[in-house]
Amino acid sequence: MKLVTRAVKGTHDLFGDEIRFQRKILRNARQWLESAGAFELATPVFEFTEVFQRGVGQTTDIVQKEMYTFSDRAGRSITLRPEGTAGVIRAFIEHGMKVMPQPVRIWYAGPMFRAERPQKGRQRQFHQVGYEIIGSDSYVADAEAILLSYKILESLGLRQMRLRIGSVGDSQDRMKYNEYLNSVLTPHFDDLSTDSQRRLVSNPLRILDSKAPQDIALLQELDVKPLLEFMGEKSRKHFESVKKALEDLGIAYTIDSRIVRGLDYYAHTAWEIHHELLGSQSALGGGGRYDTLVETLGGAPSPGVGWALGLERVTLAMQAEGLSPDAASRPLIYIFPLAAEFAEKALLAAQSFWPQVSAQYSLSAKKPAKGLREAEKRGAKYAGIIGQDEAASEAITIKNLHTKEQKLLSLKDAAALLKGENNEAH
RNA sequence: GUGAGCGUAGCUCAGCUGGUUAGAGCACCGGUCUGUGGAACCGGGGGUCGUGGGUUCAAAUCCCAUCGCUCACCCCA
Repeated sequence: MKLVTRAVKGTHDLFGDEIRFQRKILRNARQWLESAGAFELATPVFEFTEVFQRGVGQTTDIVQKEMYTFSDRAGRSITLRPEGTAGVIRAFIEHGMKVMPQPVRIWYAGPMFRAERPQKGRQRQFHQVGYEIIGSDSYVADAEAILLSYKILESLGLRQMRLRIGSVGDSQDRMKYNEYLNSVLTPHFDDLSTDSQRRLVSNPLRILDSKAPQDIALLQELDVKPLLEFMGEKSRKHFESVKKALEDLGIAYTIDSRIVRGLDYYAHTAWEIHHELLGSQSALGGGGRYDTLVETLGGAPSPGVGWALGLERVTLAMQAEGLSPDAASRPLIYIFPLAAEFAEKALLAAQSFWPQVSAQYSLSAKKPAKGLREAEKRGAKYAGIIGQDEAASEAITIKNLHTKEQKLLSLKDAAALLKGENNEAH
């Protein structure tokens, strides 16, 4: 296909079922999140690169190799957002949201960009809906965040999900743990995969997440203990409290001691929600607590917790479970002229029904049989016919396609009839 | 970024031991059928066979490259 008639690799156009799935997900998310007190925040899709370098973390895969970064005309480094939290926190600081009643609950939705190799459930431009609770370090906030993401997915009809939860402790815990990993793994440096050799220097925690057989074998052989066993009193208590809260709320989970987030800002609770019917890209969403992110970006310290759901992933999960998207909109009435000279009258009729009534009309002349067939095909309940008689008297013949009854009405009476019916499903 | 598989009409696919003008179903448009439909039948538009190069008298078919998609690695949404 020609270059100009092809979307860029890893991007695609959303329409039909696909966009109606996304619309349904967003509609449910919005209802749940706003009922819980969140307001919507739309941040720009690009930010100064530093927002992500500092916010997401210099050593992360996202920052090191997945960002779309370019210079603007003034030579400043700009990056297309690879995730939503850093921008939300930047806005939180910029607009002094710490003076709002705390904690502040924010939800957002929109496209994100990562230069990864595309595969099913992983695009270079993808879409997320996310939620942040900023200004509370309570374990209850963690539970609320998890609960809401779970409820949103459940309300869509999804059942085959698994919540995996873990804790990455606080910075002190991780420092101690990194020392431990270094002491245990350095003697076996040569046995690690090359990726993990690099990680041992930059970010030892990530070695636990490795799927390289040699790494898995080595970790097992050395009986490497999980971070959970190195957590201090405070971290352990927070984690236990979150788990207890989930049990009280009736949310099943499995503990994943290996969970390591790809974003540096996380502390304490971290989780992912996976779907059993998806392939290797099975995480519908993930989130965690970030207690130092606000100050890292230059604000007064404020703890937070948040998550994001991937709209494409959730769509795949819904399709895998046989769930439906929002219905395509159908006209209540389809109007057609019997001769080309009456097409303008058809528009006149349609606009007298808009916007309360969904009315489509034909721009070209249709014989009655043809017009009725088209009305039926479009899923209309009524057909509107405009011929010589109707055009002369500002009227329209309305035919109910189910009962086959029809009557000649003035446009005004027709509008009243249709608007009265509009609330009923057809 | 690494490895493997696959690219023919808007969609699903046939054609591939090279051989007239590249096909089917669905969809779309029109007709049979000029004031009353859902059927049936008939017809039409739409393709540089992903792209570029090579081999050959001849390439959708064989070879190479490239782009894209898919799956896995990786990473996570």
